Amino acid sequence: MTEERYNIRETEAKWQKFWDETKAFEVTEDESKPKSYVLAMLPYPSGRIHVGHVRNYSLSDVVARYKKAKGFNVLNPMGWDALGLPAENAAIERNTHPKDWTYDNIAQMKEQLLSMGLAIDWSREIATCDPEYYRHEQKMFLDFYKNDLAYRKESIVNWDPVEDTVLANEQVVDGKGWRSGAPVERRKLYQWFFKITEFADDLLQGIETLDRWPDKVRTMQTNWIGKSQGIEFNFDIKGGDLPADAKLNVYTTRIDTIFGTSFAVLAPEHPYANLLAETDTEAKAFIEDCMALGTSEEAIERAEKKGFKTPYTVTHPFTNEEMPVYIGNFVIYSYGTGAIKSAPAHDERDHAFATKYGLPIRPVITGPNFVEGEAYGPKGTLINSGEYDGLTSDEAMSKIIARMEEMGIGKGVTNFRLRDWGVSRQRYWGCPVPFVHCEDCGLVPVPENQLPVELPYDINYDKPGNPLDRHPTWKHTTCPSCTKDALRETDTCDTFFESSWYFLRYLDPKNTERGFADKKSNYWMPVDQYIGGVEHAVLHLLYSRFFMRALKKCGYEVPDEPFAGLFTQGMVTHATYKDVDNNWIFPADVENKDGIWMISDNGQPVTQGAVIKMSKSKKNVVDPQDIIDTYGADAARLFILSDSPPERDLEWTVGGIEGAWRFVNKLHRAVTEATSYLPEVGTVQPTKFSDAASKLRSTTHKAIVGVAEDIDAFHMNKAVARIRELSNALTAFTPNDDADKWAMREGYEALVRLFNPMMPHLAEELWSLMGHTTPLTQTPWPSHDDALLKDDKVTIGVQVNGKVRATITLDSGATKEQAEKIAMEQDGVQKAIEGQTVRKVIVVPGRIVNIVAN
RNA sequence: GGGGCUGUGGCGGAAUGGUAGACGCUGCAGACUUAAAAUCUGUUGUCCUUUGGACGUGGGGGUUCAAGUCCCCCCAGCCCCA
Repeated sequence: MTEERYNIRETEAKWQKFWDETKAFEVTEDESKPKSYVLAMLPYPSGRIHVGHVRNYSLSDVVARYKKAKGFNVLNPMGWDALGLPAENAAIERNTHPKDWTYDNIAQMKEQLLSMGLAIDWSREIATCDPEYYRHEQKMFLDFYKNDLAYRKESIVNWDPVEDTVLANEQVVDGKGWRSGAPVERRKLYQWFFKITEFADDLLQGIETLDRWPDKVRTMQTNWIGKSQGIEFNFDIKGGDLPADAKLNVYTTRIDTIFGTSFAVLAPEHPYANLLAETDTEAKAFIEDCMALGTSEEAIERAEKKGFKTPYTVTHPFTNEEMPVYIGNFVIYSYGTGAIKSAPAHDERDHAFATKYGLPIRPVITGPNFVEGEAYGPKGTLINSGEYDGLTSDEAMSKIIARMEEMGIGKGVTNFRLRDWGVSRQRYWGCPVPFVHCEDCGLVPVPENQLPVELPYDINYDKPGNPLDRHPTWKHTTCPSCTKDALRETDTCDTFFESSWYFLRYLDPKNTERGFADKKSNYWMPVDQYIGGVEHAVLHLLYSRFFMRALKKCGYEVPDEPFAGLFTQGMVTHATYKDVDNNWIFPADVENKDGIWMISDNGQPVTQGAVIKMSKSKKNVVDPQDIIDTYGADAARLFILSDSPPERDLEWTVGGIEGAWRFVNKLHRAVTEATSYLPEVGTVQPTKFSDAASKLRSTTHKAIVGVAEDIDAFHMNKAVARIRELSNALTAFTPNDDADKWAMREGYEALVRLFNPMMPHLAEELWSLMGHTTPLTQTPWPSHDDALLKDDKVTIGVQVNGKVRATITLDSGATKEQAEKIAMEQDGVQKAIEGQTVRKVIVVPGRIVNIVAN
């Protein structure tokens, strides 16, 4: 007997070729089947896939293949999030071109993804840097502009004076540019915005309908939108060069603390602050100092609270007390009205500020855990507040709002933390904003028939700043309106633009007229199952939701919500290693001998450190390609699915991948051996089975149902456990007659179909080895017999006073009385109740018998 | 500071309020082998006076015939927002 070892490389390549040649995963709209749109977050083409990608696509592939087997018309596409800053940085560092770098990376990563054997319709592949892609988003930009959803306004940005560019908040680290290290300045610039705030309430309400999203993500979006009920009211303000009837408008969510107010604070950008700066050089210097701080809330929050006392005073609306007005570096101009009333006894920032500048701190709210001398933040009961004393915060707020409205000085308003989405980037490798600046006509949209506004290829990075701005010819054009010489807009779009609608482009990727046809959207949308990392919980997912509403307003036919189901996977972690000189060492370079870690090449000792998220800087990464080359895609996929629940972090270990690899080989061996004596495909079911065969069949049919339930619930680790159980039952089974063999074939055929979503190459190989000519890609999920899901006998525990004293096996139809009788007969039970009186016997059929005695 | 998640053997993790530890990894013992690898079999929560029993799901309380699971308080770790 020749025992052929399972040749992973050849077999996996063979089936990948087969799927490709038979176009196994290409789909079109088919009204005869229910559709299922399975989507993994599209990758950024960095050049190499990482283990996080493997986890993401292994999950989406399980869902896609499973849904297909369950009779759904499954769309599972893939593309490239190809615009963005890393390509430009790489171009600068390696003296290459962002476009070339990006397309090289796409080619490499595609090859790697192909080696995973994913059930993807590659005919729909897109790259967002393709002008045929971004022409449609330029059209959308124009539609947004027409529908009052895109606008340009002067706003304050983080400016890197060395790089000559605007930085996003997350690119500012400790007040310095992340690349240049230069202190960031706040500058006023004209920037493009999308009016996401128009849908603030709708986006908030929509969250309620997303019942197949993780609560965590829904909470984060709710907090991000940050709806608050408050009041805007006017202080009378005087002093300096202010006009006699000047008012200071402030917003607060805690008007219940109004009697504790002892000062007011203006944001550095507030008009009254600027007015003062015109004549007061110290004020001017202070404001400039504040502007040197980044614009992020975090940066502002972290900085030391500083204030500048102005000559202004405000009048308390109820007590008529004259109170000082400061300019403060901690007040955010874009939130509320850019000025605050203080509540030093009830807000930490105000408390710190008042302490520093010796301002009165008067407690006006009390409640549990109130500590004298510390800021007390929670709502409570009012004190020191005149006629409002004794009211709860909520009662007081509605009364005070009503009173201020009556006085004509304020009104209750709803405020959102959500800001309009700034989409301008002063960068080359992005989608050009399709506008022209004309001296006579002003801002002019590029006519649709001139789209796309394409990026020039010939650029240089000799100098910092935006290459588009410095390009000798590109920005010089004529005004579409008056034909005079004019300048193109040189801003490009935030790359979140591309990812906000790419899932619509997959539906109709070759359409040259429109981004997508309505009928395609109506058939496929919404995405039934979206899978990706939780790091996109707010921005990408919120922007995509905004896009649906915006596109709808512009006449596109799209659903309100783009993603009906969302699953966020956990991170992949790995142990870290350091050598004697405290350098990080790659896991691939170390080995464990007799419990001691050392460098494989020279035997030098290595210490194992914490298990943390894989990161290049800590070198605790494994290259998925190495894994796939060594163990095969099936083993890699199996391991990544089997060890941890998908929503939790997964620790990558050598032992784990080897265990998966052993299972792959075990399955191959078991099926190969069994096939030599099993009946042929399609042999008629025998009429009688031995007890052992019946039990095996029961195990098979339970697995069919259980694995489906587990996949539906994203419990992939449990699905794998059930598959192993079935496999164990089958390999432990020794057939004695033809009926036994028939039951074994039934079991193995089910087994192969059950693990097909996880290990598709092995499954196809074994399926064909067992004599099937129809590939698994066209084979439905196995059917099951309900009668075989029930057991004849059931083993249950018998408790005395809640402690297990015996186990008994009963017919599954046994009555409560029978169960109680048999339970009472058990030695262990008798011993336990000896000398006691039985007070009560609880029988839960099929579950438990509990005898209460004392 | 606010919000959220998590806490179960040596490890990853299972358990509609009903026999805690499925499935796997590791370890140990054995079989096969000249040997090793691979494979197979058994075993693997702790403790005890070991044919039995006690204890055991971060800690403390509570509800219940019955709590890993539900409720309250606390501790630790992680994530998000500040």
